[in-house]
Amino acid sequence: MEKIILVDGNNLLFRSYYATAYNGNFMNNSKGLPTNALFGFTNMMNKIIEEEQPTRILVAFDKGKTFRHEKYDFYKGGRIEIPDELKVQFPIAKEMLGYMGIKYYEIDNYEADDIIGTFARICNENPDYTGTIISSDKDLLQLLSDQVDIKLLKQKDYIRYNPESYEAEYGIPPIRVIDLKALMGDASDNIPGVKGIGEKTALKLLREYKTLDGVYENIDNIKGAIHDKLVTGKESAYMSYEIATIECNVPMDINLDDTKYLGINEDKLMALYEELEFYSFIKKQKKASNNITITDGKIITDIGDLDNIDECAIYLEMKDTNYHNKEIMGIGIYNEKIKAFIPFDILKENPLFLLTAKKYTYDLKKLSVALKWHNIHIDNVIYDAMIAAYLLEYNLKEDIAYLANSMDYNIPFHEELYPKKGDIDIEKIANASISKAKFIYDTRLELEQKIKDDGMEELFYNIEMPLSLVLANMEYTGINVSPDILADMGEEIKIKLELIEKDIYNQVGETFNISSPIQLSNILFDKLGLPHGKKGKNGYSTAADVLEKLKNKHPIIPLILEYRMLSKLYTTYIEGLSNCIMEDGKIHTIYTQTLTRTGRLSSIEPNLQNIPIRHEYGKLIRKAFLPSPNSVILSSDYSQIELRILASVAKVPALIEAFQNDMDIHTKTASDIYHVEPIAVTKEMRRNAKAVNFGIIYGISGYGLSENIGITPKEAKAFIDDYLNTYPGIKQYMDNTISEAHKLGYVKTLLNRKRTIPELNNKNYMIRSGAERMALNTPIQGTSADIIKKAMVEIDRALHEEQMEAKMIVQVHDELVFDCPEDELDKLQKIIKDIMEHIYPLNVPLKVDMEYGYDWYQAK
DNA sequence: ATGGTCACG
DNA sequence: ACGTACGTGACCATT
Repeated sequence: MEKIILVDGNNLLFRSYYATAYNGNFMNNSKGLPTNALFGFTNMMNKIIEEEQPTRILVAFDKGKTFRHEKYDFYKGGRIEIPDELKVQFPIAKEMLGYMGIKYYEIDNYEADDIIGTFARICNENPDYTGTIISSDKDLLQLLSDQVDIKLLKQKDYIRYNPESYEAEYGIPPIRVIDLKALMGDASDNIPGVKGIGEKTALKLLREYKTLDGVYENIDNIKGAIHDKLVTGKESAYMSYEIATIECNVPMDINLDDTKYLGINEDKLMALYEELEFYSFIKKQKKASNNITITDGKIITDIGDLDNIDECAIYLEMKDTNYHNKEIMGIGIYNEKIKAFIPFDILKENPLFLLTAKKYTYDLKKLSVALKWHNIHIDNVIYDAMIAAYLLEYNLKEDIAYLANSMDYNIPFHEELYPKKGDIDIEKIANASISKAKFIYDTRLELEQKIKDDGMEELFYNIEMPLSLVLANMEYTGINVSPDILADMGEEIKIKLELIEKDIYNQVGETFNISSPIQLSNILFDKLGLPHGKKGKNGYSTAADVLEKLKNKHPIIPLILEYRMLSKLYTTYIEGLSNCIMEDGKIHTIYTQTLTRTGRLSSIEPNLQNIPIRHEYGKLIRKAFLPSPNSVILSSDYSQIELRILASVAKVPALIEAFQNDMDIHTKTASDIYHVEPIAVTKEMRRNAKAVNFGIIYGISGYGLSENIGITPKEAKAFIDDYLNTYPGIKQYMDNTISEAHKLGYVKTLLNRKRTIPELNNKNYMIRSGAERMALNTPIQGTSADIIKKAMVEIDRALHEEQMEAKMIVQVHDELVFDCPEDELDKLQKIIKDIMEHIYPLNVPLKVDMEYGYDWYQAK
């Protein structure tokens, strides 16, 4: 069964012309050519192709000044002349159809209706064909049959009619549309009908007497005014009948075979769109053409086809977002010659090209780790679109489709390819995968150019790109975690929790959910009437710093603080980490390389960057993190790297000197601010100085500092002023950074990592100040990130060069953790200390502290 | 899905 | 007069 789409071209052009012409919205291109009818016409044709997916389609036009009913002079004469602004658009519409691969037809002395009618008849006579007519002209409803239906266009959408639905709605069969028009007429088509008879009356008559002849045969049974009108208008009625009847035997010189839909000629069509200035269609067409589908090449089944590829873009297709030890669907490949999808079971037979060909991809780390779990290695990937887009501050989501679709692509999203309900469609996934590879391939040069323009080549090619493979190794290597040690600690915590819980309930006199901030605040502030803190969107805050101030007001406060700490330990660290231990007894985190606005990494599933350390009890969790046999955990962390960077970039002589002499920087600061000898600095003074040092890095504010160290904002402000007077270089650095940031709209790290901060111009003081703090903090935090990343790449290279067994396994912003065979310990310490301290020369020395032990607890 | 809370640097 | 420290992720309760 084959379907043909029959489009009433005249109708489409007329209606889109008048749709905009009447309300004065004439649309012209810059050369003055009217394009309003063409715009609507183009829209409709695209919609038809999209919705109907036709294999055969024909657009019919009227031709010539004489029409089929020329014997009726009034008809010919009454026909409204086509306005010139519309007339000029007809030949362009026909030209466009040619580029769209759509056949159109017109023939002297006939209207579009007749051509459509003739094809409708051909469909009816041929059991292998059905037809769908597209028009807003109700006249065409007379052509409805079992094999021909109509999409009757309405203002916004359309109604689809078949004979049954038509008759159900109007109460007469479709063929009686002719009789209906004969009676009621049609102003727009200049069909007079019977004067004074409208649709309602005509339908009523036809329901009763079936046909026009039937009406007049029964004329004596019809009474009153209608009778008189019918008698008077009889001649007009029969004449109208003839006019309304569509000719279904046009002597055409084309047939069904000539109506094949050929598909677009993209170059020509785009050129025409360009001329018409149809930019939205250009954009849409680009998106469509960027969607590659496997047509005849199909899915690759012979890996040998890939051996001769010398460069291509690849995209790894996977259902799970956590890629550790998970199923791989396959790989999409794209270059000018090859557009293909290799299912994974084919790929793993002979993955040679993964090593040899020059490749571009999106998320190299994921690609590398996912393949490692299947014992496949990849090399020669010289461009990662995800990292490039990250450095260029494109909006990134995990799914490449977000990025691609924000440009000229239209790729199905992950949830569409892998629906939660129902089966996956492997061909759909394959097509999407190739489109993704195409996106990577097409946009590479543009993104690389931007990287160059922003001075980020060193950062991209020598740091972030190689780092992704270093991180891949760290993730894949993982870290041994003992479930037994966690479980033992868990038992202990559980017992403590139960005791505290009972104690709290006893003292309060009722049970409630201590973990619910709402219920807890009701107990504390309503029932017990404790003084509430000021915070609160949904009630008063029960956060630790608020409770800390109430510690002496009620005996349950310390209990609640302890309960909070223990339940945090239990749920997040005991249970959470236990659930993350894989069959190999290890935890394999995923480092997010393209997330933070400062350039830091983040770590997820689980987060290995926030394992407890500040409180002694929580720190015991680290006893569960173990080295390999005959090895130790070695931790190496930068000492005060952010303050060193600040001292260096702000060129503060006193601080530079302090770091050169390896002084305790907080004591030094306290000594300077309080004007006392370092030896006379009290713990309290040092604590305050430390808070100010941190405050400076965070983009200090008096209020923030006052909250942090428990003084009034006024005192805090004076304190900060003292600090800035002591170190005028810092003040100058801060002022310079902020004014530069306002001027440029962004800030940069030492290695040219860029962060755009649009809120710098916000009228809201709070938002603008927030932006200024970001501007102050980002160069420092970001430079620190740059430096440790560079060190990681270098350390990885050195470990390979020295053929060491030791492995880098964890990064915690300013700390690197290694799993190191005991007999390599000395050598490893020398290597990493040397690299970390000398990787990026500043105006101050960088210093690392190292510790090691038989678990991560001992190594800190 | 969102906010509150708390773990880390 | 405004009202917050910078950067993250996980879990819980609540909607």
